[in-house]
Amino acid sequence: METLQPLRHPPRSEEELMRQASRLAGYSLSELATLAGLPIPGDLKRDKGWIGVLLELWLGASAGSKPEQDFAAIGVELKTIPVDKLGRPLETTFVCVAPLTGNTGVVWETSHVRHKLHRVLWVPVEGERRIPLGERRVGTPLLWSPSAQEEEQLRRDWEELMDLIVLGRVEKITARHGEVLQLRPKAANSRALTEAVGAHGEAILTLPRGFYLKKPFTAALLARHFLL
DNA sequence: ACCTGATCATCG
DNA sequence: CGATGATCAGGT
Repeated sequence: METLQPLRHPPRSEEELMRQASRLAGYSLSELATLAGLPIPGDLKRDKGWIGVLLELWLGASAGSKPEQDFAAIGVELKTIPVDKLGRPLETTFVCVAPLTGNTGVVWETSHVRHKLHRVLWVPVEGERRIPLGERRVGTPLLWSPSAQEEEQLRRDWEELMDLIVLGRVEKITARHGEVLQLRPKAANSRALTEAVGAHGEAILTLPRGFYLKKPFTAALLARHFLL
């Protein structure tokens, strides 16, 4: 009697989402891919989003590109996160693209970063490269919202970074800026360009950027979960 | 060993 | 191009 199967519709509640996500814990990616009829790439070099797509499929998120949350009806965003054997993140977490123009008057309260991170379902997945992709296993899911302290850290970093963008200093920003949130390139390659504000208020072309959560931030929120 | 900057696939 | 999904990999 095989009852494990992908959700055929978007989850109608956080409870339904968590019930399904919890059932996936312990399964390998090859098991989930086979049951879902999804081919397994040899590695992630040319399929960097494959694990995310696989989990979207299993959890009933409409895969592909939408500017919405993954589970818009219940206001939840899905993030798969590669972790080592101790559950610590191996990568930073992409949040959203940074707007480089038209930012006069923007505020944290209505920002894309705050909206995206309001409610997140974290699904840890074994990510060490020595483990063959298909043998990597899915971990225990965590439904998270920023604590007051976490939101304050995020807001401070966002405001600092947005100030630099508005003031035409985007090209002075490095990944070292920000305590928990960083700004880094987010593009197909280094030749992709987008419009931004220059040092003298003029329009310039620069690399598209994205907001990412630094590893210590996600490590802390995952650790809190596993220790409780 | 780790982090920052660079990169890969797909879709509308 | 820019949004979605992220990881790669060389330099420090």
